[in-house]
Amino acid sequence: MIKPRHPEIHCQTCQGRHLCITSGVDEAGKVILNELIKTIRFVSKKEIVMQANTPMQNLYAVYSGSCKEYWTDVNGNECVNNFFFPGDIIGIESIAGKKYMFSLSALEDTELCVIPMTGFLEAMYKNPSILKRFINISSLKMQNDQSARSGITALERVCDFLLNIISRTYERTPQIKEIVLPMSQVEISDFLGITYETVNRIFKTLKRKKIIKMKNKTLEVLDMAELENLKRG
Amino acid sequence: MIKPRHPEIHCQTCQGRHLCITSGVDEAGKVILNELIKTIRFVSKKEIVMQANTPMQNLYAVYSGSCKEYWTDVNGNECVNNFFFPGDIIGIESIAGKKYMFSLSALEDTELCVIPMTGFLEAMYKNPSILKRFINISSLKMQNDQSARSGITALERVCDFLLNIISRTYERTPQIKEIVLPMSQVEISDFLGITYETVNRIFKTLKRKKIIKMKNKTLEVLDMAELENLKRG
DNA sequence: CGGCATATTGAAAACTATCAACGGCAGTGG
DNA sequence: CCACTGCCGTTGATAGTTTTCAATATGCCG
Repeated sequence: MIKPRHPEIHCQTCQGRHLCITSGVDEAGKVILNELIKTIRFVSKKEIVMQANTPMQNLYAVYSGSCKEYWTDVNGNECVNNFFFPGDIIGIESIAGKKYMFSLSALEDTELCVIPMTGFLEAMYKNPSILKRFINISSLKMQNDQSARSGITALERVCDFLLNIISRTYERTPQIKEIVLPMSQVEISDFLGITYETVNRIFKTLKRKKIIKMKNKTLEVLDMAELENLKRG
Repeated sequence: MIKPRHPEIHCQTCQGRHLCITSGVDEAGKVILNELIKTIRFVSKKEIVMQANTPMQNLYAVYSGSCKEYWTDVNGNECVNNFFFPGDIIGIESIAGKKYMFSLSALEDTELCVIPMTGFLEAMYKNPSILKRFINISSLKMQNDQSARSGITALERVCDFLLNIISRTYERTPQIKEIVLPMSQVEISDFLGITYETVNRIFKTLKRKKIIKMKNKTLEVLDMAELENLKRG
């Protein structure tokens, strides 16, 4: 479902506005972007936003909710590449090939700002501050892709994942203490490349050691220092 | 050691010219880039090109040789992020933070084209075809970072690695059948996040099954289809 | 309430790391 | 030239981790 986007409303209320494409852009650039990004696409929980290998029309920015980026291997296993939260830009890696590299689905009811690709390229040509912002976002994405799954053991990877989620949540909403994880343990395991039983057992261990508290999907970190330690082996 | 770069010589003889920043750039853009990229930095085998967390002055493009990008964790373990070959651009992920995220060293005697960062940003502002090329390179880098290490088991990861090296080599030099791996098995293990003994045993298995032939550092793939199969589990 | 997805747990099998040892090869210095 | 040394590759045995298979809860949604 497509709805009109009112930049004067949406950007101001968006949790992720500091992370998003308009952040740090000059006034002229903001005008250009507001002309360009006119619609919001509403997707229900589990709805598929795009299929891998279909033509790429748009970048998306998460306004509310969350998504998972994934592909299905020849054995039918779902491989999750990334999770996206408000302020995150989706689809940059697909620009070169002009088709989506991955599929995307909503983890919960989600609103996505639609960024038409051709118009966005023109916006970058016209306005250096938009270009600069885009380059920074790309650069940060590369950093994040490297660090989110860098651990070797399953424990390290789970800790990596939690710390990554936590730091990204903190960037959006510094005051939040409890995080509601929108993805299942199966999806976490598909992201980390370990089995969901292992993920579950590691969560159990972390709970037993009072490093985290987790009830259903709600996560609270009790001992951040120890979580960082474990991440490092 | 810094040497002058003669674009009319170097770009024409560079193995990686199809992959590099000038590829597909219009004439005006090539003039701009040739003005900008005036020097080549020569680094000897094992020499360190840059240290992590130092100020970022330049992007680099590999003209000849190869490099590894790495960082050292709190336990002193070397974590390899990437290997770079002719035509590859180094340092994009460091742009946002204005300092190098990782250290870089040469795997063999290597020549790097020096791309001053501030001048390069200006070049993108001035010339849309340079900008477009840079965005495509960034996009491709994100794809590559995702695919090089996506496997779950050690066997899958090693096959991922080999196929990644092979496809990148093929892009530069389609006629080549034998690949000389410039990195040690230890470095491969530091890249894949598994022990070097495991890497060695997997190579042994692949050799025994006649999927690859490997003598010293020289690699030849005998059964590409099976290598692809193993990568997929 | 019933049905289905998700979470939890145990036991055994498979995989990988760790520890230890040895061989080959290249570079170094006597 | 040759012994020496250090790095890299190779291999075996064992310990530790993770997966696999199986079974049982739990929670959510219509």
